[in-house]
Amino acid sequence: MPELPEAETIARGLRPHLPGRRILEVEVLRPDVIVGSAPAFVASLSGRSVEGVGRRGKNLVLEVTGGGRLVVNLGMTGRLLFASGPPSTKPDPTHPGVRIRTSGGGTLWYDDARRFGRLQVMDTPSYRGWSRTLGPEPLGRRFTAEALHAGLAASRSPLRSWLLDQRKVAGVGNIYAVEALFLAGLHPRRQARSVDRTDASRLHREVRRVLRQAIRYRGTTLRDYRDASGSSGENAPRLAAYGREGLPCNRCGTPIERIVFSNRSAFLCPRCQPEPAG
DNA sequence: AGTGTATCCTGCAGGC
DNA sequence: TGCCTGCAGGATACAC
Repeated sequence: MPELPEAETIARGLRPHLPGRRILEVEVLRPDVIVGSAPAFVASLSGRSVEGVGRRGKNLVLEVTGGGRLVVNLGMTGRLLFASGPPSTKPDPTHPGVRIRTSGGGTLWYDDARRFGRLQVMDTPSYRGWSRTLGPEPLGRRFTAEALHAGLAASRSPLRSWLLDQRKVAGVGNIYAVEALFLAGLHPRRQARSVDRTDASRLHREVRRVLRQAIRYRGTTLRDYRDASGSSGENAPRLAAYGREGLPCNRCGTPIERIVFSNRSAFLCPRCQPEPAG
């Protein structure tokens, strides 16, 4: 579910509320969402204060006193909901996994219907090690058209697979990969290293454009995504290709096609994104 | 190195 | 109404 724009929207929603609050109580209702043991998780957070709210790729990162970081990967249906009042205050979780009570009467919920998401507390060295396994932030300075071109040139993967690989770029998921490739006029299955400088530059621009637009509209809600206050995102109507099988391409009118590879759907305009040869 | 497949799990939409 | 199938924004492990 949540990709970079959704994680960023959640981070922005938590930031005015969490920093400065003390963690009074941590209750793990669904131990399978915790990496490591639940009691260790509880112990590493209890009594600490939240110092900051950040994001790395699709992951939320809550910094706590003592150098620990709570890293949250939302999987497909994970949510972080903050209620300024006690549990039972809105927003209500539908599938509560973890409940964190804070000073000032706040409650932070981890909510996840499918429980593909994971929560993990990392100390500073392990956080740095983990972060190094991820590629650059696509909206950051290190992600340049030249760097993208060089990365693509080193890979025989299809473009969509390359974009979904978090080790290459951190934060792009299926929706925004499909959207960026549509806007750049590149077939999702095209081999990465076949992309020349001009097309890499176009893809670079469209990846960033698509992510920025989605942040501006507070994320894409297809069904499950909610921000920290429980609200849906508004970006779904802006999707040009994803989920639009059979509908006319908004550029040339050709029906959008759906293909499946690597067990995931991709959507494309067969005219604007010509099939790679072979 | 890269791909297909399976796995984790639940909910919903559509067909009958 | 109920049953069945397919599908879903992610990540990872496996065999080939």
